Amino acid sequence: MGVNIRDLVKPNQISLEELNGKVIAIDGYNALYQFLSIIRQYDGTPLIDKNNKITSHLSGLFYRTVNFIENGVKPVYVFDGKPPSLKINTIKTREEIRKESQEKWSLAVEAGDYEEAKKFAQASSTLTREMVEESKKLLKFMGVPFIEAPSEGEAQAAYMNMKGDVWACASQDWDSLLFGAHRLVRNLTVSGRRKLPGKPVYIKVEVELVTLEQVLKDNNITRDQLIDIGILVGTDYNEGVKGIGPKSALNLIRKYGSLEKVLEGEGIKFDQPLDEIRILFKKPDVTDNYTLQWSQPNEDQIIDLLHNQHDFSLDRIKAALDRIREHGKSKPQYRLDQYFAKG
DNA sequence: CCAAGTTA
DNA sequence: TAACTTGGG
Repeated sequence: MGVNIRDLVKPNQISLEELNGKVIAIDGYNALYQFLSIIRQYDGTPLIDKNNKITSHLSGLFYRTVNFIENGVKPVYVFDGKPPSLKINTIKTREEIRKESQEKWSLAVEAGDYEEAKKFAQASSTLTREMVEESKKLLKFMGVPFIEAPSEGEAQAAYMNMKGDVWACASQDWDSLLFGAHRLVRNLTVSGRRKLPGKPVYIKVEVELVTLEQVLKDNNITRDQLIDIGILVGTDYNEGVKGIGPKSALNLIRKYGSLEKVLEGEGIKFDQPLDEIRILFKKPDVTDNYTLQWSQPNEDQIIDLLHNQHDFSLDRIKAALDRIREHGKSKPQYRLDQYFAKG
């Protein structure tokens, strides 16, 4: 998934409250995929309605977005358009992994190994066009803006960040930084708890903020060089050089200055369209044709979609909608009460 | 993942 | 009231 430059980044912990009033561009596909993959039962089965339609993505999207609004965060979801042709290999590989995982999931359930089952169920997650469409419908009903990117959603989000239309981009992938996003927010959740991959162990996960400026400064590199490091390690558009991870990629780029010189100096064969890959990060296909506007949710439409069509509990939906309605009134009051209570 | 109930 | 468990659809 994306480019692995985790080792080059020192994230700063922030609280959800620090994002109060901020516009955050959320990688819609990334978020929905996360919900679909994680919101599952003990044996890996996702949440489903009475028509056997998967609803995990709607559950995650609804409750999390309510929490954002309640906390004064202004989300805008950015969805992928047509993927660049260089991405087809990545897409095919992902599809194969999904298919294999689906079989392994069934086998694990038969064997009664639910831990394995859940693991493979998550890896088998497929976000359908229908799921994306009904997610957009829900956002529309909630009065939350979303944008359909011409190509990569992360590129569009980064572009909006560069323009200053959004304060930060939110995604679990690092690609945003290569696309030029100034700020990347990771682990943008409320509960602050996450399962460790593989093991049924929960750890505290804080919201993290990474700035491009800090990454470049800490590693003493330019954005062009960061992109070159990404290409060395591997991106969605190219295979990385075998045996080179983020640390050695950084050292090589710092030693030689650019990717061409690294390849020449180290005698590495790299038969992929280098400049074409770079352009996908530097000059991606994006649009200025969007407007950001947040409006009051249409409660009847939300109830019809989630309750009537997908069996969500009416009480839970109403409780969530109450929290949206009360946001701005009760929230500051609550904080004052807390303050005075402490004296 | 999040909400809500239960527990220490 | 924070920590933990379970159900959600």
